[in-house]
Amino acid sequence: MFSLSEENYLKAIFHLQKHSTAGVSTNALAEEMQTKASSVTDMVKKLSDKKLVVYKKYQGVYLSESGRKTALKIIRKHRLWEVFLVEKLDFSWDEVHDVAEELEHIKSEKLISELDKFLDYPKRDPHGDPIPDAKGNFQVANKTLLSDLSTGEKGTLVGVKDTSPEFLKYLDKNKIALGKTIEVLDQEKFDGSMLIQIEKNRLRVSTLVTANIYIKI
Amino acid sequence: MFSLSEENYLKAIFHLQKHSTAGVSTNALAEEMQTKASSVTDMVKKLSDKKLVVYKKYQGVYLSESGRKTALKIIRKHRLWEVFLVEKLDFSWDEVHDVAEELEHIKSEKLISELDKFLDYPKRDPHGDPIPDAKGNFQVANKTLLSDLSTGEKGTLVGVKDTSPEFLKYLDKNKIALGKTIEVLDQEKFDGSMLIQIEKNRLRVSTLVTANIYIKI
DNA sequence: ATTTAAATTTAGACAAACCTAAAAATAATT
DNA sequence: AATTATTTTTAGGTTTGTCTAAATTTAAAT
Ligand SMILES: [Mn+2]
Ligand SMILES: [Mn+2]
Ligand SMILES: [Mn+2]
Ligand SMILES: [Mn+2]
Repeated sequence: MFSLSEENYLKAIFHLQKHSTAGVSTNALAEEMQTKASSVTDMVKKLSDKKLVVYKKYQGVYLSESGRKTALKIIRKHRLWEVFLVEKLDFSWDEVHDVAEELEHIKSEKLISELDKFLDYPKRDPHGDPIPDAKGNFQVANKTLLSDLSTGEKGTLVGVKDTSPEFLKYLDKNKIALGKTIEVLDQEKFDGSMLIQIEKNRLRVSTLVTANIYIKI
Repeated sequence: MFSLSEENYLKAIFHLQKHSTAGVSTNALAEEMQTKASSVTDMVKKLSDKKLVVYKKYQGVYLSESGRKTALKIIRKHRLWEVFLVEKLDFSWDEVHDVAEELEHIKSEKLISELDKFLDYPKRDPHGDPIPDAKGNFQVANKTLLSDLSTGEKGTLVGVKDTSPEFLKYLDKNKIALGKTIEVLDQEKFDGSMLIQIEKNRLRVSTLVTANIYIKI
């Protein structure tokens, strides 16, 4: 159906699109795709010819409805494979991304529906991100950044914004994991760092950490 | 490491090489790869530059030791994925090939070693073909074509030569499956067809069938 | 309102993997 | 041994996705 590159672009546009209502800029897309702006322009034209995106010169790019559906299918596959790797093959959550990045492009409807069944229809991936169903529907959890909580507030860790291996390993080291209860004990005015209680542990975390942890109150 | 195309060529050369001691001809490779002879020449030169094959103009191509190792790694992945699809995702043996053809190119050592463990180190794929271990070693079973058996001889069905969905579905329909016991009751001189007893069933099969079933006596 | 800076697009190239058509080498027939 | 047929290679193109460098457009700053 679509090439590996086209699929990766659609996914990238999808992810960049949710941050704002404006079109996705060429440079932002180039940064995300680790390529040059001129390459992005070329590809965006091709996607536009295929009616996957709406594109006006110099005005950024938007996903069309069919582009959005395609992107969601790839994201569904990516996240299901991540669940498989963690649940069945003993990968840790910081090891799955690159492999899923390849697996998401395997073309077989049956493969994905059977995988979904095999995993017992998981709702979220190992990083707390929602897994769209076969039709592309998924629930957006109402979650708050830990950095937006006030002293005394408490909630459950339901996701991470930064999914880099570096951050995830930091969280592992400090026994910070999905599903755990976190309470803000104190916030330092000077640098915004927080003293948090997470289950039995108590530790101080910087804003770089608090701004990348999602809490459900 | 290697491109998808390079990997597929290496695999094709490996499979064609075992049929004879001579080099694999350009035309044979073109047929196997569903491409043109001129394209094969181009690719074979590239593989030769990379020391994956030994190639002399007009003399056919041979796998080098590193080419053979690479081919075996891909075959290992292909067959492990086939086992996964059949054992875990309820695919039938005639549905797995095309998907495995894609999955075999996913690049992750850990993925394959973990998959191997998850599947409990299977020795054969759903078609009875041996699965090389991580070092590329595999046992070649001493098997005979059903067509080479004489009346009265008996054995176990251990593999199929033709793995096309058409043939596999024919076998399913007639309850002919791996592991079953087959006895030759009679052979018709005129067309070579055989009357066989397979467990409770008795049926007559043509040479097209008997020449594609492997038996271990 | 100009000028300067930044973002974006165009122009022209390149590598990978394929193609067709023509040339060259090898194999098969007379 | 000479001729014909087959196989294989070369020459020259195409498409996809990338690149650099130059031109253009939009945004920011005087
Ligand atoms: Mn990808
Ligand atoms: Mn994820
Ligand atoms: Mn393949
Ligand atoms: Mn097989």
